[in-house]
Amino acid sequence: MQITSKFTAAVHILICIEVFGGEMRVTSDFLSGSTGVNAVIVRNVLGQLREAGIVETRQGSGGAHLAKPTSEITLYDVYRAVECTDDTGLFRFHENPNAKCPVGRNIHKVMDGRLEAAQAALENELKLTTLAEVVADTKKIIEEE
Amino acid sequence: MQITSKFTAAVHILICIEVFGGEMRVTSDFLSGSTGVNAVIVRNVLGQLREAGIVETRQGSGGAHLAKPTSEITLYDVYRAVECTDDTGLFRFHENPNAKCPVGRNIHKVMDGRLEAAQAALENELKLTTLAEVVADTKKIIEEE
DNA sequence: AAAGTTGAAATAAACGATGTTACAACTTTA
DNA sequence: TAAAGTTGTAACATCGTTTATTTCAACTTT
Repeated sequence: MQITSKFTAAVHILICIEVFGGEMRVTSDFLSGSTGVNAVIVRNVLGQLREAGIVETRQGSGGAHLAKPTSEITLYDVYRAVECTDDTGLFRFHENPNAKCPVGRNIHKVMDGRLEAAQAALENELKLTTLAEVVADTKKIIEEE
Repeated sequence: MQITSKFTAAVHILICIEVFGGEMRVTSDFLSGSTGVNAVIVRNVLGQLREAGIVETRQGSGGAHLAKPTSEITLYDVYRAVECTDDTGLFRFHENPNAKCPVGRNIHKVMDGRLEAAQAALENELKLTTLAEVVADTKKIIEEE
């Protein structure tokens, strides 16, 4: 799986929940309006964030809420929640290397570890930023507008 | 643009050129057989590697050669050569954030820098490995088989 | 001249991401 | 209790990207 726009949309959604959650009900329709992403997709993303323990939503009663403090949610948590990185990882491999060729049958042994290290470097960088920082930046920019 | 299998295929191709280049003509047909990737795609990849100054190929006379020592080619060079990371970067953004929403019109200001940092972390990790190391590992594994 | 190869364009096929429609289950409020 | 609004989910449609395929001119070597 590659990095999809669901990740940035999810961050956008979480910022909205924190910024607007105090004064109004943040519904999937509202979030669809702010992000420009289809409301059904928004609900899918919210569902993945809920499974990851990041937000709380309930059928019927509109409005999403954060399940924990913004300081305890990193960009990596969000990334992990919405991207299915479980199986194949960030890099895609050509699928049919020839086992009869000594290079072909060993390419994974040589490359897999290094690709995982590169992916880990990206993920570790995402762990450095919390939603609290992102929200703080957003509020600051809004105030200065 | 996302990370495609062209990257791992390109590394595979370069290893083959180095491992088999001494004893035979490494044609796009041969590389297609080893990688399992269509010969025309192989020629496309070779073309991108040539534009990046990594390999040398000539019309008519079959056989690709490295344009510089394996110790001077990093995985990042290969990545850069075959992935069109010029424009949008590794992360894809949802395309229509609402400019009428204070969050929507500032999401890029808040996120772009952090996403670029994450991408840079991945790319820096790829810079740490040279083709020389990858080839050495490959030859060692082949010998021990 | 013949055989084999590269470079490149045009098109097709396969896959994945996103959007859309539809509807059941649920909550809130009148 | 009924109405209105919302979530969760499935099924399908649409669009774009990736990879494969076909075709052929230009080139090199023998």
